[in-house]
Amino acid sequence: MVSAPGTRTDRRRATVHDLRRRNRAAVFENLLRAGHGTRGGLADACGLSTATLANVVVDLVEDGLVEESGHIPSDGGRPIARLVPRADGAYMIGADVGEHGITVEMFDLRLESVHRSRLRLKPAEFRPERIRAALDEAIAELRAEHPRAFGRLVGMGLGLPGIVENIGAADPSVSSQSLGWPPLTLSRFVPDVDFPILAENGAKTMATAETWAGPAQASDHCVTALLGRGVGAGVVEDAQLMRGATGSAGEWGHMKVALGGRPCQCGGQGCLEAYVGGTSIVQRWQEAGGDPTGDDEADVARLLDLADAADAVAAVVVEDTVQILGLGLANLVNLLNPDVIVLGGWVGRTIGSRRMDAVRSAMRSQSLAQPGGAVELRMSRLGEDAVSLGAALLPLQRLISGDLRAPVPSAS
Amino acid sequence: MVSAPGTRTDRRRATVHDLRRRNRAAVFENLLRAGHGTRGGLADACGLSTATLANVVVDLVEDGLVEESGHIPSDGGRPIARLVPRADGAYMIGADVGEHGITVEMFDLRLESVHRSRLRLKPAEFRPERIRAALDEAIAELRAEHPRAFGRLVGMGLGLPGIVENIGAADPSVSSQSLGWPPLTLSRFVPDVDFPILAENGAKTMATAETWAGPAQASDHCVTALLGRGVGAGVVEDAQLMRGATGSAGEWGHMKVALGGRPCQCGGQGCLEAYVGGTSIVQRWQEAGGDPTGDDEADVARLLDLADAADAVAAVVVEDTVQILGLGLANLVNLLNPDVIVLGGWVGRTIGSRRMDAVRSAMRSQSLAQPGGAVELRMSRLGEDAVSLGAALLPLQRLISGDLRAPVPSAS
DNA sequence: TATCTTAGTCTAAGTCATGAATTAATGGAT
DNA sequence: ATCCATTAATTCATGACTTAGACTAAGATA
Repeated sequence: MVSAPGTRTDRRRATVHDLRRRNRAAVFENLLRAGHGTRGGLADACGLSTATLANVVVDLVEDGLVEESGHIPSDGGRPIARLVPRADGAYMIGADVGEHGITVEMFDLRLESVHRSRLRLKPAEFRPERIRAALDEAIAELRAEHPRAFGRLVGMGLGLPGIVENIGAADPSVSSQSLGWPPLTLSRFVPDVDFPILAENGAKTMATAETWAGPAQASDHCVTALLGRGVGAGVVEDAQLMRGATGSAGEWGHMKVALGGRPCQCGGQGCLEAYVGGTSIVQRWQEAGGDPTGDDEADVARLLDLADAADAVAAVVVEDTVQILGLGLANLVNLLNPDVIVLGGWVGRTIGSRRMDAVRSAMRSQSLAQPGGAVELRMSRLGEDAVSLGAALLPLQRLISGDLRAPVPSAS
Repeated sequence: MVSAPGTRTDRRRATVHDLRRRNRAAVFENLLRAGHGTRGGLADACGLSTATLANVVVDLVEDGLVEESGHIPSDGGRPIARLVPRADGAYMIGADVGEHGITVEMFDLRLESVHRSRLRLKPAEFRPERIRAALDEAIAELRAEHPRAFGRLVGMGLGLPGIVENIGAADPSVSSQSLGWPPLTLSRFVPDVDFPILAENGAKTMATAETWAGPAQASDHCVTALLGRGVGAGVVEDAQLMRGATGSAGEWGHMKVALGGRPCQCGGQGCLEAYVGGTSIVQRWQEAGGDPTGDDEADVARLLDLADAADAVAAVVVEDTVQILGLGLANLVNLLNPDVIVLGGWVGRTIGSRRMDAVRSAMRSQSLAQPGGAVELRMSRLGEDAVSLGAALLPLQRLISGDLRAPVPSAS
């Protein structure tokens, strides 16, 4: 009923012009996700005739976004032209503003990383002005080193550690409880540049990345669990990223799993994050008699080392952690019924790389039989760059839908 | 990538013919949901020109689905024709196969109930053959009493107490842990009739009903909580019912909320249902020293009466119930970020009608500030017929999309 | 070289939505 | 009573799109 300017209208509105946009978008996205394709294959995948498909491909080639790359022999007939995204057809910048600091990365149209710059920041330094300065510097560096790519820059995406509201608006607002930010408009963070800047929650950009290039590639129903100091998730349902009414869907960390349990930073009790968040794990270890050093990341690794070495205290803490993480995952499995769950974030990677089977069976044993049998738990393969890749996909998705275009189409 | 025959393809495929189908569907759905409309209003709502809209309306009128109904005066101009769905344009049957028994109900195109028949069944009687016989009888009764409506019958929908898989297939399969059913194909349940029969989980049909005619009418992001002996939910995200990878999304009852908590029927521990399911509430009351009679429904009502009358034992049980229900709802709020939560089912209605404010504040206090502030908790107004109405919407949605048509278009 | 096979392009036909112009239907002013 | 202003709905010419099928291109095989 409400004709909001978001996805919903796009899905409904249907002028004869939108038809072409939709078809072009379907073909382009298909090709980008697969990395390559043929006219026949794409026609099948998109439900179009080869005639139409060839037509659309002409458009994409003219815009410098797609090119032919060799031929595939077909037994006894004209060889099939292989189509690929043109690497230098467009560039996107993705920034990961996260617990470790700020990573700014530029990707080409084949989703290869062209340039990466990392800046470590302490939690206290996470102030809007500081972030803007850091982004500004990283952009300047990029512009200096890759001037040609800048000519074909579609835009920049930000993965932020907070809730992004009004994502479609000109100046969306961002709030983060963990960093103590009140709702701030995006313009407070970002430098003044001549290309569009988009923003989304980091767990959500990561989830998008995993469905594009990670272990959830073929999945239309996946959940990406992001375990770090904080705990979050990105949910993809029916191939669509879930945002909820105000953009905060996926806030998994403060799901209550223990009646009257451990107090949480958020003020509540028994939150999942109060058990399996990086800081909480270390805290629980200390309470149990362990001796953490203060560097959470190193401590979690050491905790696992000790548990492997049969340290009784560490073993109990790790076992509890695995069980509770499994329980949290089982709650996602039962409620959301995904077919893939991807474990990411530094805590997720640390635990996952050493206790994957234990986590998996803890999850399965606490899930209902039907959804539990339908889900696979996988490690993120994208590692640290998942968030920034997903962020870069924000402008790319606009390029695909035709809302943004890469400037200056140059002849090949 | 995967071109499944479900929604996804529909969203992508775009021949010039589908354009009209899509527009027709948008107009028709808009009109059905609102109950009435005008050409101008519908054109705005659907993003179409008045020319196109008038064209589509001609189609719908010719098919006997829409008619003009009077005029709205416009100051100083030609009056605006009021459009309404033609009540006798099509009929749908919806069946609620639930805890109480079987309700079979026929609706006209204005979603008014034309006929209702109820059959109480004891849990032990819930066997496929018994259900088929009951449906068969109800259909025969309908056919005898409303022969004309049968001539315009679109189909029948079933709301079932279990998981429905392969919903798009010719013969989907149904499984129910609570009733002890292994996966059974739908054909085991349903009589052999000359109209299509569709099936869906009951909590999901109820959720659909609430977004069509209930307190979640304007909402694109709502959750319908169905509290009875069992506990379930139906989630609507971005105006789309969430089904998950295998159709079991929304299984809220077995979300673990208490580490090592009460044992649950499902074999797990600390499930929400083990605290706020109808049977569990009564059990907890008994354990606390109460004296239930054995009729769960009456017992829950009496428990609340006693709590109101300052019975100390009852008061504690009710307070716990409210807190844990609030916690369960808060978990939904944080993870799904809905703007409306609808409370339904007999436990939900009983508690909600007497402790709504308490439940609401328990929910809010355990939610994160941002999503907690964005959500409203409401009682279902549709009452017992929510599931059957939602079930009847299954064939209606196919009529809208053009996959099914009402037979024998009769002249007005 | 001729023929076969398959890929890709071109063309004529048909469908659709749209804006502009036209017709319809009313209230109010003369 | 007539005319005009106003708004709604329809008609029409136009342009955009997809498609089936004809046609051309490019290689393999004999």
